[in-house]
Amino acid sequence: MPPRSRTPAAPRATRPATAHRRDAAATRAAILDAARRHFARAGYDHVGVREIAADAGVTAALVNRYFGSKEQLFAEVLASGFDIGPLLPADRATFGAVLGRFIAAAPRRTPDDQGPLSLLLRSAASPTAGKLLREHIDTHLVGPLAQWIGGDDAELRAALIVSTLAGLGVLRRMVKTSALAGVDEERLGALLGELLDAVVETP
Amino acid sequence: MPPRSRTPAAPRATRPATAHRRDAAATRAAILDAARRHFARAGYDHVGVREIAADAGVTAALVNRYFGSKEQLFAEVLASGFDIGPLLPADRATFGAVLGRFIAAAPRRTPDDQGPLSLLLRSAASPTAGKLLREHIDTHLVGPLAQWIGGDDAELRAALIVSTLAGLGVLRRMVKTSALAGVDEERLGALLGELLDAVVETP
DNA sequence: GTCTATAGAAAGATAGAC
DNA sequence: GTCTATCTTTCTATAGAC
Repeated sequence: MPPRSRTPAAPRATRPATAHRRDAAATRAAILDAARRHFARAGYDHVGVREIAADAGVTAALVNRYFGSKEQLFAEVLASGFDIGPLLPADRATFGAVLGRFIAAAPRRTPDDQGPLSLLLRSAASPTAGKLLREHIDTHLVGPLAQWIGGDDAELRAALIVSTLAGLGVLRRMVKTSALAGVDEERLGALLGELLDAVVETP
Repeated sequence: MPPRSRTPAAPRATRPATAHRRDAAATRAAILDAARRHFARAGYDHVGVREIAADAGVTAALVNRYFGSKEQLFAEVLASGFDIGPLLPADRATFGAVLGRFIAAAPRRTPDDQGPLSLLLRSAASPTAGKLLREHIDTHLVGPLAQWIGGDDAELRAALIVSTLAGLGVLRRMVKTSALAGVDEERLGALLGELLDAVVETP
């Protein structure tokens, strides 16, 4: 999921592009996109409505007019959200290898920490955002993963996997611990893959 | 580490216990203790100096007088901190089992989320606190663990273990994902143990 | 549809009285 | 050694002009 361009997707082009865009749908989309990037970068508490608005080329008043409040804006960002589905390989034997490589490479794909995991982690400490996060994680991450794993303890195993990825994200991207800073991507991916397989395959 | 009582430890008892305690050392300790509890409970950003002060029985002005700023107060809380040393078993074969059980039981030991891990996680998103956290994690968690593990990739493995524990904490105590809410402690400890051993023992 | 201006709340920090 | 009072900043949210 690369960051969408700030340019509106496909609005009716009935109006010339003046200083004011005056296209509700496009403006709304721009705000939502800016919000997603900023929330992922800094977390719910550390980004202001002004900042998001400025990035979307509007003022803070308009953000609240469209979304009601900062909290509702965050809720919509989540809803426009993220899903683990596409990451689940058809072949069970390659699970660890595929997911491990994918996660290990994440910082290279989205260097500015704009990924969904950053969004999750950076906002989890907030009482307001945390409430919204819980439901989304259960529905879109743990749930599908548990179903894919199947069998006994599927939910527990799924939660452990998600938590492993979350923890790695915390240390790597938030704390930026030195041991993970310049780590070899291949090596990390391999080790992580073994670990993930251990969770899925343990009797 | 149960929360110390608010009563001063062992000050010179030259002065009667009036409404004002007027014992600098005891007051300082009370503030530090209150700070530790509140930072662990809510994270650096979500607790105010006023709150900590009130809990310690003083006013916000005094907190700043003693510690200079909220940031310096947090730094002292970290310094009075936490260490993984005591958790490392002498016997390598029992590593996963011991640590797994210990972590699985953590919420029961400190139901109010006052443990060091909570402190870490709830403050990791803060730019101010995060800076201080990094050094401490490297020095007091990853470092000792890497030394204990030894061999190739010791630092990477140690970081993976810490991240696993951190991730579990995120999902269990912050997000409170439903799959981990009422989980059987034994089962979680066992599964976690296998996972931890996998990180240490993988070739 | 978008902006300016501002209300209202909360937080960190400081000055100075006692 | 501790408190009261206040300054300053920052943020969300809203009212109303254009």
